[in-house]
Amino acid sequence: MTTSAKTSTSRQRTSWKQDPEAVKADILRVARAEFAAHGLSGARVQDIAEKTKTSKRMIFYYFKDKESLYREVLEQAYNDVREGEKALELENLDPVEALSKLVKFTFSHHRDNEDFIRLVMIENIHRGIHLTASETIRSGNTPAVDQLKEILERGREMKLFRPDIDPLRLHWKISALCFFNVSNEPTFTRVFGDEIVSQEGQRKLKEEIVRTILNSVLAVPVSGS
Amino acid sequence: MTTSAKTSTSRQRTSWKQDPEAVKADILRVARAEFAAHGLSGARVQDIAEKTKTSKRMIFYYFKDKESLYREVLEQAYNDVREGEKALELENLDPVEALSKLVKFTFSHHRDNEDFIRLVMIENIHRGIHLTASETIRSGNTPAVDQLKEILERGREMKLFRPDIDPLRLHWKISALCFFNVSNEPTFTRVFGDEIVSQEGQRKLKEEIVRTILNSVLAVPVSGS
Amino acid sequence: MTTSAKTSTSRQRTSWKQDPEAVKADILRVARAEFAAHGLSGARVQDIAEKTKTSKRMIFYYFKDKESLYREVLEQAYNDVREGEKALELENLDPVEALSKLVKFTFSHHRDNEDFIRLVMIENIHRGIHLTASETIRSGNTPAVDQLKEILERGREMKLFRPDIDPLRLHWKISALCFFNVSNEPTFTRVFGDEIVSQEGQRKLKEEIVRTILNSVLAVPVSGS
Amino acid sequence: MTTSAKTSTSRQRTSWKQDPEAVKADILRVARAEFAAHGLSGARVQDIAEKTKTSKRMIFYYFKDKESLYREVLEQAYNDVREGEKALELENLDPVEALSKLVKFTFSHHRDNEDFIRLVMIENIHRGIHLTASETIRSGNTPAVDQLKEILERGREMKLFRPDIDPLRLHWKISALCFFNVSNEPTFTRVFGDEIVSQEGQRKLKEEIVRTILNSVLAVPVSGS
DNA sequence: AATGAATGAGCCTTCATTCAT
DNA sequence: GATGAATGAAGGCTCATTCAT
Repeated sequence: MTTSAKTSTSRQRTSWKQDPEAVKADILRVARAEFAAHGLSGARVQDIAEKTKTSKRMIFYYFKDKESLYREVLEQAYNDVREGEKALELENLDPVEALSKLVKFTFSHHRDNEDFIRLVMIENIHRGIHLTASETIRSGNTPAVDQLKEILERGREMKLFRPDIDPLRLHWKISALCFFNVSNEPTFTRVFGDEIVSQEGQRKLKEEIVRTILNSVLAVPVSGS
Repeated sequence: MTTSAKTSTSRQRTSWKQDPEAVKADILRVARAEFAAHGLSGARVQDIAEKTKTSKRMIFYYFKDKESLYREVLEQAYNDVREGEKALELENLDPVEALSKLVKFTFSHHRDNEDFIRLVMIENIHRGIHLTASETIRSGNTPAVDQLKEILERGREMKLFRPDIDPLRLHWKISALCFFNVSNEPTFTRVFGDEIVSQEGQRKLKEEIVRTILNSVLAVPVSGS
Repeated sequence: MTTSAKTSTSRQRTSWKQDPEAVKADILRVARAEFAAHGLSGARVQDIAEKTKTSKRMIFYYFKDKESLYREVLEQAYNDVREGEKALELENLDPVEALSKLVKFTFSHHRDNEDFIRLVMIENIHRGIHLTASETIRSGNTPAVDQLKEILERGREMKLFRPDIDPLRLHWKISALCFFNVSNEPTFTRVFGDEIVSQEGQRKLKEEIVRTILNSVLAVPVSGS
Repeated sequence: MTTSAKTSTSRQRTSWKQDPEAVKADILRVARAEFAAHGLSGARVQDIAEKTKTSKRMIFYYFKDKESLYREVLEQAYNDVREGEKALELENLDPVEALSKLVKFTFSHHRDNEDFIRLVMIENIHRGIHLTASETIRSGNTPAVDQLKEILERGREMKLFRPDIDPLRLHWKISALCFFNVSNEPTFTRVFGDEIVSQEGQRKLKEEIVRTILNSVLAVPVSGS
């Protein structure tokens, strides 16, 4: 887990001590899971502490209080997602493929990061008040929107895409479909069964979302979405 | 301490008493607002009681415990929404107009029933476990899907719509876009500003969603969504 | 302790229950001693609870929080002292004797109510902020000042007292000497020994204070203080 | 994370370091204010540290624990006040003027050293147990009493003062009046208004206290106090 | 001589819930 | 049917202090 250096330190037990960053990271990791699982008020500091390599006391030592810890968890979650988006390499693909890949990535990325989705849901329940402070999050300059803008420009120049597409609104639409797929799965499944949540259902849904988005931007839409 | 002069006014004061249904309805009304505002664990029985015409004790008397109250609130919320959907009269409209109207209605209906949206979010946070019990909710026979099915059939017969559209998946897509619009407004606005949430932004968004949905089903799609 | 009525109640254990006033009075009694002994921040709710017939939980049930409990203790202490002052009957004494008796009473009353003195000291450490709320306390119409005013008027009419004595300032002087005697006994004794705090020392001190006060008001002062 | 560029500025930054006495004095200065403001249990080591040029850790390093720090603060406060009293030069004044000046000085000195007054109050709340250790404080040979003794002797020789005046008891009376004026100002003001605490009220009070004290000792008392 | 990191013990308070009639 | 009084269990958080170098 932690870097092994600290050669001179004799005792094993204290290997992770004296390394505040490691302790903080450990707490954040556990806290993210707990907050995602139970919400801000539902999560228990005690429970977080018990799943940590340190004590409840340390949580307050490093993060001041429960709410601040939650804030940092949220911020870190947002940043992690953005880092993930950056890794996509779309520059060498033609616009249609690039957009297609971006949508598929978003779909799968959301699917694979349920904790992030849940944290965002929870934060929306709190009306987003804990997002206020973080300047990096609020900038609006997300990799996803930047990439979309670039793809749309290239597509427009090649006369493939309509010229009046707003990158932010397109991002909104992609997000809505990919986010809802994860966020509302529990209730949707209870009410309508698992047709959509099944493996085959998800495969079809992903394709359908790609088609829907493509049709939104194509100068000459194709049938079927 | 305890004034005894209660005899003459007892009738007046207790007019709403002796009417268990009225008391329960009052509690449910307040509880719905509180649960929608703060979630299941975030809501306080105390706070609910204080906004009620009766006492905290009565909440437990009528609803057993907090979770059961939440369950009833949730069930009632679902039922109310379905009642709202039933009121739509789409039979006399041609398929395209009927679908268009249905989407617009869903968009506005969600917008106007934020508490319901929030309750569904909250329930999804809880992985939908409180929806298990209610048989009426789980039937899957929602007015919305029934209406969609009817519209799609008519449209297919008139060769307007593609023949392979699944009503449930279409419902899913409409829901996703209209639900996300309300559920994620707080965080989306914090990150990207109020371009979409503004009055003009919402008007355009509604039109765009209608076009997106129509293009999904039209045999001959039109450009622009 | 509590009134024995409640004949129909079978169990002895619950005799004091169902009598909120008795429970509150019990808590107040214990809390007064604890706050007087350790101050507001120094007193422990736990300790108060343990010396009570009820539990820690009940303290918050009846008094909301520690500070409110302290406030009520303080208020009650002030009221109790005023009740004690009222009991004095000075109307039938000639002015000099009345004043003399009042001073002696104040001296002894303070001596015998160290807890009250300590509470006032503690409240002064807090700059009196907890006295703000109570209207009865702040009225300024204390029995002591009222009685002084009456005595001074009688004495002036009989040409015994100087005509320019302000009752409030006289009250201030009496208070200062009698209060300080109790409040500063610990440090004064540590520094200067127990000459003054001894039984004989206190007897002489009381006489001296009486003479000092009398000389303050007499038209023709006597030698010796 | 940990910048290493410390070499060039290390001398500058640590100018006050390496000087234990300066650090201790700094801590004592801050601690006195905090203890005076909030009492022994009410003061926070954390708060003291934050207003200091050094860290919380150093407080324990130099003073062992909170209580010992308080003890040193208390002792220093007593010594400071005595130093102040020494500065008075009363030898060249006639007894009446000397005594008058001493009282006026005490009145003003107490007024101007509220922190000292509050520390003494606090220590009295603690029943003076922290004064035990300090031998210098307990000697009883305070400048104030010494000066009083000298003045009384001169006054007695000149037949101005009564021969039976005990310097300690006189000191007690002066202290009581001047101390109470500061110590009980908050509660007295809340109850009786600011008649006495006002600037004019204080001026009159000082005069009255001087007269009261003089009348205590004069062989031929004058009317009016 | 000096200090950053860590902490056990205990604090006040709140929670949903039950007791007892 | 209805309710005022009471509460066990746990909650988040803070305190002065020590560990380890």
